[in-house]
Amino acid sequence: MSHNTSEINRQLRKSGYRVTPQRQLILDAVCQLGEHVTPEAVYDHVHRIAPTLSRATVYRVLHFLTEQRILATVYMADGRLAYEMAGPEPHHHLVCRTCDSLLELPHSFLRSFRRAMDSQYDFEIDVSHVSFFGHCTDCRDSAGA
Amino acid sequence: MSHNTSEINRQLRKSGYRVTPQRQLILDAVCQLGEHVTPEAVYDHVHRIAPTLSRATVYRVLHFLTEQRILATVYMADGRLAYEMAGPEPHHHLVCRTCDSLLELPHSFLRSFRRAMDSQYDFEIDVSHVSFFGHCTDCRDSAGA
DNA sequence: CGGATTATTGCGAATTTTCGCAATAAGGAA
DNA sequence: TTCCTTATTGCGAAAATTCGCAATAATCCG
Repeated sequence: MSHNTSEINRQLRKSGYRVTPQRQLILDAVCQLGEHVTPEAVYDHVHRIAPTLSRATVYRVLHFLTEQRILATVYMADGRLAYEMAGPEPHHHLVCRTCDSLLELPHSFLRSFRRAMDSQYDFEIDVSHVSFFGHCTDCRDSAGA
Repeated sequence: MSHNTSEINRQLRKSGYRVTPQRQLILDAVCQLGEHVTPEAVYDHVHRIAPTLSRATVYRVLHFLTEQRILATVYMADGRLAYEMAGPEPHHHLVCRTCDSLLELPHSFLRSFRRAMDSQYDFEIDVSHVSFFGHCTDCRDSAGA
């Protein structure tokens, strides 16, 4: 997944935020590192390039970019947060509590469900990302339980 | 929400686990404290009664009781974990990202959705608790955005 | 380009959560 | 009841995450 830097930068400036080298580095890092990127992985990555970039900044920027809908959060099976690029078409995860695997769930699958919740409960689910926890085929069969 | 102590104790012993005063205290605390109880709140509560009971134990027992399906986890809007009793009929939460409010979603609402996911993706969602993040009526109207 | 405004960073300290390991005590069996 | 086994706890240290505040530097404006 790559990202359109100048488009994002424009969007940020328009909202009164600033484009800093730290933010760009961190965004690039998430971009390169792929699907479910932990704050620590981001820190390791950017710290090589910019040794003074602090952990606090990594956490803050990750939050910030999520608020701006540039990144999306993913809950891992252990309850920790990870991040990834928020694509234009959102996708969702099925997180296996046993083996920690992530399955992708297309957004289309959620659509009718979301609409029903909206009309019945007047609550608008955040489409950017939803995680469901449970057990995948393999773990369901083997572990028994 | 109250709990049937002797029933729970029997279940734990049958599985080879032990019933300790710490576990009972912590379970009672969650029970009394209500709907979305944070580890720190539990610690404050039990620490008055048992001053040597450590934070580590609180966290461990909370995890443990969740694995045993005696408690269920709830994700708060800020991403932190909270806990509550896992009733026989599970219920779910709509978490507003703006005002942090929790709405209850009855399990029945999830049933068909769950069945569809099971048959199409061979993935069994954990029924004990699901959280959806988004925006409630009030915040949707006011905050605009 | 130069200066003013103020969003953002870096640092170190505070919190929150986890870990490792020796000491303790639950539960089962004799 | 007493002993054994080993699940669990408590402690202190390590990670992980957040906070406060002074120093820095992006952006805007002239």
